[in-house]
Amino acid sequence: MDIKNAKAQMRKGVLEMCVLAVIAERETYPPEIVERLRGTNLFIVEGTLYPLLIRLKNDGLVDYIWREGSQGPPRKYFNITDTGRQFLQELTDSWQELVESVAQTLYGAADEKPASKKSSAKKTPPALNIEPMPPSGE
Amino acid sequence: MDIKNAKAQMRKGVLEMCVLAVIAERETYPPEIVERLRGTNLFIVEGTLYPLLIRLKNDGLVDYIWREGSQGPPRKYFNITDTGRQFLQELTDSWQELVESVAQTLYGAADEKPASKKSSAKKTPPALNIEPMPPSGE
DNA sequence: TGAAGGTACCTTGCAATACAAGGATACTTT
DNA sequence: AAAGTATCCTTGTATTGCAAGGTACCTTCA
Repeated sequence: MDIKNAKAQMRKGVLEMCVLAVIAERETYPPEIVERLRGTNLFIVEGTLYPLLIRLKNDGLVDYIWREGSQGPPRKYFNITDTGRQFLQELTDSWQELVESVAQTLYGAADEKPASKKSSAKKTPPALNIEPMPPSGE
Repeated sequence: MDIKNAKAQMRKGVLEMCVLAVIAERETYPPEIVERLRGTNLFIVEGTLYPLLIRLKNDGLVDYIWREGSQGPPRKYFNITDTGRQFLQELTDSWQELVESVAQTLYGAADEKPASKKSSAKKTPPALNIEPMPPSGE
């Protein structure tokens, strides 16, 4: 369990939102998506991007159109759909919630909602016996 | 691809950091970890937590001790190790970077570093031909 | 006594995603 | 024609979250 892997795991599901956001900004094609995300320290590789785009397309969140340029092979230009915009909004909302929840966990509750639900006596400190190993060993 | 799954994917790798943070705060045992994370809108279930704790233990990031209480079965109380604290620091640093990168992607570059690396002509808008489908169909 | 319920711990199988590695096609250059 | 570049795509592996289910200890109470 190294930091590199931990970082990769943190990005799960985030890349989908970011790729969608990049496409939402303006029509673009895969290598440019890679480039633009690298500009914000979010590195994505082809092997990740293409299956992701296929998923987005299959779910109707994006659409694409082939375009030929004056040079090189034709490109697949992606656009976001209306459904995609709605979903992107939901994603960003969920992301904000997650960021806030994590902040609360990491740095303590900024402002705990005083109207809790049912548990008010919950921070009971663990002051128990100290019997090193009760059950059978592992 | 629904929002529920998207949320689940976003949490990948984040739960590890949060569980470590909860343990770092003070000695605790699994059901209490579940409870404390639920207090910050981060829901984790047993089937996720126990394998995660085993991973943390195997990597030397946490340690545990059996304690018997006055009631119920004995509990496994977890503590963070020195290695664990270092790793948690790395995790939170990585998390901060990720949050900033995502913010930049979603809401545009807050303050783009003017000293770019090598590409200054990158925002070329895609104004090309419009030939609907050049290659073979899909 | 012994049966039921609560608490705590743990495992198995499935689904989803990031990534490394490699391959295919179209176009350009030498 | 051969080599190089840009673009698109697939396959296999590793990791993780989760639902579902199982085991063990302890308490209660008929």
